[in-house]
Amino acid sequence: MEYNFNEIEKKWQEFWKINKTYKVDIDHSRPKYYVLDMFPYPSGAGLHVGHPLGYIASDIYSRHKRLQGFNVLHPMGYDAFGLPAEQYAIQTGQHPAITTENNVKRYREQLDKIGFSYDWDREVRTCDPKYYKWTQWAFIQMFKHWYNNSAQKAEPIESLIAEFEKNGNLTINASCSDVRSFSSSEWADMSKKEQQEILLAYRLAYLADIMVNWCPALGTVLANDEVKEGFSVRGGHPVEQRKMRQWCLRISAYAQRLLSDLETLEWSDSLKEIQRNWIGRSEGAEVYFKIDGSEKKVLIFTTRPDTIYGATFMVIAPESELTEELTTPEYRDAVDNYINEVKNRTERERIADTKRVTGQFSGSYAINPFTNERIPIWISEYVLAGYGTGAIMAVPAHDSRDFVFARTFELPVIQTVIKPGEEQSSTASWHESYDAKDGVVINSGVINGLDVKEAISKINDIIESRGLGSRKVNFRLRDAIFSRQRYWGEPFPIFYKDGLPYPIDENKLPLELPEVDAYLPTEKGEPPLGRAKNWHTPEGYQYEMSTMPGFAGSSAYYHRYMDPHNDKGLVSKETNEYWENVDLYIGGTEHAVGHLVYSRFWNKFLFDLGYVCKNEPFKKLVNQGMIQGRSNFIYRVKNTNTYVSYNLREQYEYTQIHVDVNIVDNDMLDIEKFREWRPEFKDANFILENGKYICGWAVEKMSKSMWNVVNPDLIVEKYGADTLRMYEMFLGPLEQSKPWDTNGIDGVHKFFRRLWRLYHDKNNQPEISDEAPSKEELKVLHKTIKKVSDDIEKFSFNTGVSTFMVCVNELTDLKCNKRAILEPLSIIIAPYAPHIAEELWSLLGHKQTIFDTKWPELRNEYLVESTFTCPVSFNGKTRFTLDIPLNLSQADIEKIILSNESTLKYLEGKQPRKIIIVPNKIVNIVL
RNA sequence: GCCCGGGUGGUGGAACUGGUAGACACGCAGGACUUAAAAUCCUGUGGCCAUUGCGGCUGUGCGGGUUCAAGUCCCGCCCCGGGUACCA
Repeated sequence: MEYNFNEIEKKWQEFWKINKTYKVDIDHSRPKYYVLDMFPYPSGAGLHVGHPLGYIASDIYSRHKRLQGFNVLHPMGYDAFGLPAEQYAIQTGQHPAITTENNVKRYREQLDKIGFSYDWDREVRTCDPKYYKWTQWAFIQMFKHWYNNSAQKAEPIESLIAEFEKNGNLTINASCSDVRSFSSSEWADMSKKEQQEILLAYRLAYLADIMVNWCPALGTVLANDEVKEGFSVRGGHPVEQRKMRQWCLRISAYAQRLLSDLETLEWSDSLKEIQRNWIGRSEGAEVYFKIDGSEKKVLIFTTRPDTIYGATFMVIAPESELTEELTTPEYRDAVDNYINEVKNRTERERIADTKRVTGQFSGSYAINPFTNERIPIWISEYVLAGYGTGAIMAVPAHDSRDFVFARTFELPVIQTVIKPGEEQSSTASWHESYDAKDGVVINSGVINGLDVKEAISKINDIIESRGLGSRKVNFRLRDAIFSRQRYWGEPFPIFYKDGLPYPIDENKLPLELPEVDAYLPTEKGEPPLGRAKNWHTPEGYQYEMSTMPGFAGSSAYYHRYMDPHNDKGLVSKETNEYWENVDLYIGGTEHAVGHLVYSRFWNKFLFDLGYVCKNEPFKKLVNQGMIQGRSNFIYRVKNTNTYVSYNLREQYEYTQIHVDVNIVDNDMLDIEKFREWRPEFKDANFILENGKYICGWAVEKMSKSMWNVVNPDLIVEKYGADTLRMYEMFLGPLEQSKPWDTNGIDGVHKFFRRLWRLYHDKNNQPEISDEAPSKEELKVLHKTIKKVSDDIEKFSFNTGVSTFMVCVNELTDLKCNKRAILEPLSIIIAPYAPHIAEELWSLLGHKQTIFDTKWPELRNEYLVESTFTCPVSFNGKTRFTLDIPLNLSQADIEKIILSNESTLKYLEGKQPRKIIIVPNKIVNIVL
């Protein structure tokens, strides 16, 4: 074999390992660059060909940066706590640490075969106590801090206590749970326990009774981003709402900063938009409505205070405490029935018929503070207890949900905004509400005639001056539920004393995960840690029995990579100030509202405390698309063991069956392998076309059940890692999803053989000439340098690959084997194909790794052309091209074109009406 | 429903700020080498028509528009993928 990739790749992987080629340290003489891949969860299935896509891209980028003289940090590790290992443990009794260890080993083997430039000395694993010590440490810091809204910053709880001692909580502007107001003297009179309870409501990590997503099948609570359409993201089990006492992180305190700072990030617009929607900022007003015949008032939140004159009823959430207070005796039964009905509807049912309108009148009336009309108060599930105040003023004319509700229950609709260009009309004839914030206000007393924006501002002034309420910003972002009733996660560094939580001493960290006899809840329904012996402090105080969720360990791992062996801190000041934050992060969009929100929050918190120097963790982020599977099908003739080839199938009644893509080549079934594949196919018969069995195909998700999983190990074995790397990039744009089809790989592999041949003679002996290169050869080289460099910067790796192909094709045609060309060529291809590049580099006589050399300099003078191939078009249709000297005047070009005989032919004796000449671009003759 | 992406040959995909549509590959067809096969190399390859030659028409989801010129810009629609689920 001329290009013996197996031998070459093994040789260089060994060389890199022995020479620690990819080990990095702080080096103030070089600029730093930090490239990060998203933390993989080492699953039992191992890597398929889709997983390394992003890793290859980031590896190319890293190697390129290194060749440009940067000191590149490019680490890898494992997000090793998690549900699959634990579910497996429940089934088999095997400790999840063992499963995890095995999976990690397998991942590492697979990664190593692809030839990545990771500094493995920096590997971290979230399940390692030396690592989760710092996860626990961060949690304790959150417990010990509160969020000062005025300073927009986390501050030590001591400063809060000092404030309480001085002013109680009357003047403080803090992010907190519901707490009653108290003065300094009331604070002083409280018992220690009462004080602790109050403080808990202010901590950034706090314990609270809240509505949570409970997943019975997994036996645990889940965060909002772990639930999709009423089912758990992992496993797809139903999820229900339940009130439970849980640990939460007060991420909502950071909502505004998380939103504003998105502007500073180089992330895709779509990803930023997903985060903006998730954070969900809305500006509006809170307004008190009096209750008719009572001293009570109800606070509502609205973003359209300008429509308050059109508020014809009020709606409160069924779960709201207000329903109890506002229900009158004669409606008691009806309301109870309604609330029960709502409670019994599962999340799934709610989602299934969102169009169904339900509700119940409470019996009470509120007074619209502007019209002084009595308006009925209804209870309906379309108002959520957890958002705003859990109560709304309903303006059916200008809110589609209120409109539908009003029509269903025959409530009045009053128009207060006229759409631009229209007249006021009878709302009785309306089929939908007018929701847009555009138009002129009518029927609204003092704000009549204003446009909506002015009206909002003016009515807010009035609301505030009359003491009816105030302007208010609300966020959709909820605090993160941080407890999981599971075993395989970080233990909370918390113990309980008199029913109140206290952190353990920081110098006692890590609090290690104890052994248990089974990975299941206890008989009392406690989490698995309830089974652990001695799960209490030396003094006998019970430790927390929940563990932390998956995102705990992945929220600060990028800091740990900077200083992975530091046992004095998460990251030292010196290393943090050198590496700062991640310059380039590559990963999937699936983390848009989970990991990427939590890490930003976690980072901002550490920033507030001064432990890290940057306010955002990931400067630039590129989302790689998914690699889809390409499945193959065979067609069984009904009720037989006969299989008909694709194009003949319509002549029979058939069943389509998935067939393993690994026994299909170019959609042609390997009949021998097929017979061996499964016993039931041993005696299969075939109806062939042209002596072949052709399979059908479709693009589907890559999964075992579709029989379309392709393992990178097999590709590496058959074609080599360089071919795999290059082919993954060649498939298409990084950000785009695309199907994997092994068929195309031959083209890339052929390319490598041609590249190899440039450096070798017919007998596969290295043959490099020291002759001076021709102008033409230099042009090919520098054209390639330019395009490849540009493409890497644009993350356009697929066009980069074609550029190499064009280059090698052209050099082959020129029979070029000159050192002056082939040496730089081996450098520019090195980021994509590091093994063959090292081999060629050493053939050229070098002893050191190619990655310690410099990226070749682009010399534009070699690219200068003297002529331009000018397309000549008539009425916009290109007819022929003409080589003309560059930089001629328009008049000269016109002269050349018009005297050309092809032009005369197309003119057919006519006079051109107009001639458009764009120098060095195109000529268009209008007839 | 709302908010983002995206529709280009048989397939994956190229085409910078409007300026030669289909680069580069795969596949397919034909040919060379070979006893044969593999490998390798050469030629052709969007569609339709013409093929004795030049060539002609058409073509980037659909319909319209702007322009000397539109895959690219504007308006209206259709389809696919992702996000979201009553957030007032």
